[in-house]
Amino acid sequence: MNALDKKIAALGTRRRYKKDSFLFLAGEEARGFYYVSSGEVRVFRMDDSGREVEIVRLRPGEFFGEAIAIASEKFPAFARATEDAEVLYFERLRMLRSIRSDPAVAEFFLILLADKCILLNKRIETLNLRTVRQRLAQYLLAHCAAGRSCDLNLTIKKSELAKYLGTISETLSRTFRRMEQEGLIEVRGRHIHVPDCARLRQELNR
Amino acid sequence: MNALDKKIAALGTRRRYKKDSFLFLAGEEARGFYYVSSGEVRVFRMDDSGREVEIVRLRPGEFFGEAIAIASEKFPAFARATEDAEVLYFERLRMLRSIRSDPAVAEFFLILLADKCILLNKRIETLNLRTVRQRLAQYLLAHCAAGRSCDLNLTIKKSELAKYLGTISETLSRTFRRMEQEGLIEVRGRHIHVPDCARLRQELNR
DNA sequence: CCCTATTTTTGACTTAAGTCAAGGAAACCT
DNA sequence: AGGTTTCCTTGACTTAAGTCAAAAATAGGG
Repeated sequence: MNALDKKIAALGTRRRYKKDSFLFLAGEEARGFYYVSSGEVRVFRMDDSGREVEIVRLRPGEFFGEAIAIASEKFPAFARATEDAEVLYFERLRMLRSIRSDPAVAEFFLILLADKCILLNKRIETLNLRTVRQRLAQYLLAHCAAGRSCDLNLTIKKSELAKYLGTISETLSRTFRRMEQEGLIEVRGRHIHVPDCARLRQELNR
Repeated sequence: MNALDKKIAALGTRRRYKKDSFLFLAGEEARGFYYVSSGEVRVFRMDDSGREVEIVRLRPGEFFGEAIAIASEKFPAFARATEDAEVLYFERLRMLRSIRSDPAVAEFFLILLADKCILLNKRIETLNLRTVRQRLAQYLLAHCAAGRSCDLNLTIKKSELAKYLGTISETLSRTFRRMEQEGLIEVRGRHIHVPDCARLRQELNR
């Protein structure tokens, strides 16, 4: 329950979704938004040829759809449970009323959106880095504790990390390998050791 | 004065910046945020080798720094006037007070941030498109009025458009040329004519 | 209107990264 | 453990896009 205090939680209603069921469809009016309590939700678009293009995966503790609902737009994508999931559903009109009547609620969502903007901005900066190598370095550094060296375990599959970095798994795999050969990192399955964070950071400015 | 109503404007104080003067520096505590009334402001980072890496340019009618100020973080970048500029400055604490006492103010900023999130998300989707060609097609379509064919005038320099699309001017230039040879678009200086929007849209799904 | 400064385009070349196809490794199930 | 599925890695090849250098076009200023 990371960013969610009790007062806010009380404004939502609990909903359960079976694996593969839809929370909403693209084009639907956003009449509310969601908070993931457990399970996982996948947000994706459908391109003209019918392929699903994943936008984001939501894990417990994350809100989604709130920007769309607050701006009163239509959902631009589909949301579907990838496994049995429990969410809190916040009805748009009810939330707008609470926001108007309770400044603490307004502030909560203001900060939620502000944090999201900051995150999205960082994401854009990452994607603007020229090479996959740089984007990967940035990702690793962002997930490292500060320090001379550090260790981390990937929480997502490498193929998902590839998509997140705007590339494909083959290229990611080769990039890992090359960085390992150069002694920048050590990869054992999902565990990655960075012997010298400063050296990795230098990769970012070239 | 697009998104700015009088009530909100009254909460800000007018400030003038000469060309090349700084509005804030990277690392500074965000004690407030800005709205551009006239002129232009450039937001950029400095990489380790001292080169300025532009993040965004703000033109009249745009807010900036509000997410950072509301989340009470430090500015991650520099802001500098590229020409004489007039802005409204909103002091963080004062704004938090108004947000608490006046639901309409809270709602204004909530919607402002929600819109920004939506915009940033679209930006990320654009950057995730594989080729420069696709990103350019997307950009043109986003700036077209709906219709079978359409015309648009670039409001920014081509070299800036290149950076926006995550590439360089040479590549953009070649991409324009190739699309023109294929009859997808016609380019005359900053004016671009799209004879068949649907055909251009097909470029996005490959 | 000419001269200068900036922007844009072009060419030749190099490198990064995607595609396709196949093999190997892990995870999962009963 | 064996079999199946999913995930990851590798190789060979193609294409997109970046770099450097220079010419052409455009925009401004006097």
